[in-house]
Amino acid sequence: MNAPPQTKKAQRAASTSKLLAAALNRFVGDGYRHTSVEAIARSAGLSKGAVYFYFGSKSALLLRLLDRVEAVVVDEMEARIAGAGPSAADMLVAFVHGQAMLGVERWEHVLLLILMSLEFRGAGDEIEARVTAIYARLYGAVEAIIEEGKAAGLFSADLGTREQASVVMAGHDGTFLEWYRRGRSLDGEELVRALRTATLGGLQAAPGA
Amino acid sequence: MNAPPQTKKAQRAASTSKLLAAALNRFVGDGYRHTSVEAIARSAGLSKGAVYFYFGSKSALLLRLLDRVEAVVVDEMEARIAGAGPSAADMLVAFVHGQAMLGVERWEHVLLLILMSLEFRGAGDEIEARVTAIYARLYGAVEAIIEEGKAAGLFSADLGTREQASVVMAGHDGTFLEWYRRGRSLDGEELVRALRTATLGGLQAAPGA
DNA sequence: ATAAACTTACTATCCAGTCAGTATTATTCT
DNA sequence: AGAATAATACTGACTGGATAGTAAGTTTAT
Repeated sequence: MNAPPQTKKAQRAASTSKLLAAALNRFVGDGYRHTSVEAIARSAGLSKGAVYFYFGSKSALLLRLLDRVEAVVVDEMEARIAGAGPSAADMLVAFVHGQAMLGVERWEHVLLLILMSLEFRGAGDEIEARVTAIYARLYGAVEAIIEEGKAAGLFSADLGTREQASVVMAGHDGTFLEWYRRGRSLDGEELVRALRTATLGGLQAAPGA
Repeated sequence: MNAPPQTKKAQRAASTSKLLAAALNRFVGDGYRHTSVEAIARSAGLSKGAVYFYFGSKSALLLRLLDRVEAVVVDEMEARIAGAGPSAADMLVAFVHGQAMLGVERWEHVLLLILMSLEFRGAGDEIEARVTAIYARLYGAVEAIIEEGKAAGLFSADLGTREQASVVMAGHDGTFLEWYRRGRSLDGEELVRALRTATLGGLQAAPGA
């Protein structure tokens, strides 16, 4: 099919990225435990030994993927929030809209994080710790926005910040999972609008409609 | 420890319910595929053969659990909605509040449904079909409420009913998953209030606060 | 000549499901 | 009532298939 790259260096880069892409694809498709190393290697046009040559173990391969996920999901989110307007509402809109669009555009990365958080819940291993650390950064950002919004009188202070943050995060993770569970058949843009409306203003029509 | 029941009939009932309880506990704790039949049997104080004697297969055991889940999650929901006030908003409140309280009180059943919907997504087997059928009933109820609310001018008609229903359902599933992911450390009652507020009115404080 | 980038065959482990056998309860026969 | 027979409720050892990881050998670039 495609001729292999000439240099060792280029081949290394090409093979690792093909393996990472195949692993991401398979992990989000079938889950971590239900995906065999052999299947990943074959998807990448290589053999099982190549995975162990480059990554050492199946779990190390997943950890490498989680590094990318953190960069895609968290780093970009913090940048978006930092670049958003001064009020907490602006920042929340930036967060909600940004995360939602990210879910539509880079859905494999977002889905991997969610699925692995469930698959490794309670595992007590390095992967669970890694996933937990990524979520902690996400929660930290959301809770900071909510606290600021409460201080400014924009958000209701009747409820705990942790609970509110959970509901905001849950709206995203849940909507995203539903979108995927239903075969990504729902209109992504419209789903983002519905989610933003729900998070910020609920389902009710504007008074006077 | 506990003396075995005298009659065969009583023993049968006791053993099946112990196995079902152990399986529910293990499936929500470790997932279906990662739970061995041996582990379920030992949790119930029996041996692996007992599972095959009573249920025939591991998947049949799960299907039996899903029957209970449908009864707990869907049947009770439809009853709650039928008993709620006449307006769509009343029905939506009944749904939101009822599902949330159900998640707090019978969380193992609710969690099993969500986890299995993810674990068997795309499996193309009987279990996936069963889970899909249960979700279809849930969605049918929510979409009916939203349609009625739109017809009455209560809910925004700018967005697709399917997308709105997805966001409502996602709010529940997602909040519930977050609650569990965080070790059920969040205040259940408060989480329910936060979710209801988000679903119906969003995070924003009442105008004039 | 040497090191990198693999492949293939092998090992060890886990686990769903089977099956032959055992102990206990229920039913039938005398 | 008591013995014989049958059915129920299991146990535990085994089989076969899947799969993570290993290691020795082969090809290709440096």
